[in-house]
Amino acid sequence: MPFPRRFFSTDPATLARALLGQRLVRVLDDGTRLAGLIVETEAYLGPRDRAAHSFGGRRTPRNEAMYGRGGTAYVYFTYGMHYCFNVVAGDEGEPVAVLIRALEPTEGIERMLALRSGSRPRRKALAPAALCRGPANLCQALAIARSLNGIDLTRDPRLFVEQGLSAHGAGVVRTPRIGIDYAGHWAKRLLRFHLHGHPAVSGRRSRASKGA
DNA sequence: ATGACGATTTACT
DNA sequence: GTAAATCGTCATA
Repeated sequence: MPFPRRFFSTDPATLARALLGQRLVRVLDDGTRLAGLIVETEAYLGPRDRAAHSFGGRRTPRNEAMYGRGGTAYVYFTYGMHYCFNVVAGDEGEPVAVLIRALEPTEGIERMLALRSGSRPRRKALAPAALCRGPANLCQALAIARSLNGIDLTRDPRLFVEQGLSAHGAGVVRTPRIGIDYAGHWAKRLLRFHLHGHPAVSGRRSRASKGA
């Protein structure tokens, strides 16, 4: 069962934390079901947040979905080649969202591999934990693209969030967000949430967190 | 019409 | 650590 509206209609930092451990499900046109547990998220706080696409109240065709109800999908294209997927938080008119940065793949791994390999031939085989590591990789593995921008995650059969593993609540840590160095002091806010030491979390592997 | 710029990823020195 | 890939979007003119 997809999570209902009230799950999403909260502030983005709370939602970012609540999404950890939950299951993101993608159903392809041919009925194939792909899914993974959310292990890394980032909150974007709206007009006051220098790193948010809605900073200063900016509202354009690209970021229009951010202004929708909580539970709306915000998918955008960036760097000329990548898609990123956000879950809109808050209420209608509040341009706040949570970027989904990484999943632990649980269903449809073979299909995800094919979707990831489609772009370029690879020298090394892709480990399952690497399939959905990073916001753009995740979108490629789940075939999330522009056609899903603006859909209602509480109703759409193609993409939704459902109950995952509550046991994953234990090792949650907060860090600064990634890739927003231009955002001044907002770059330092602890708005990135992830499961500590999880192999599917993006960023450089460190010797210390490798095994844990 | 034009130019600067990414909520990234990958490869290479 | 640094750089390239690659192009839609938006502010400016």
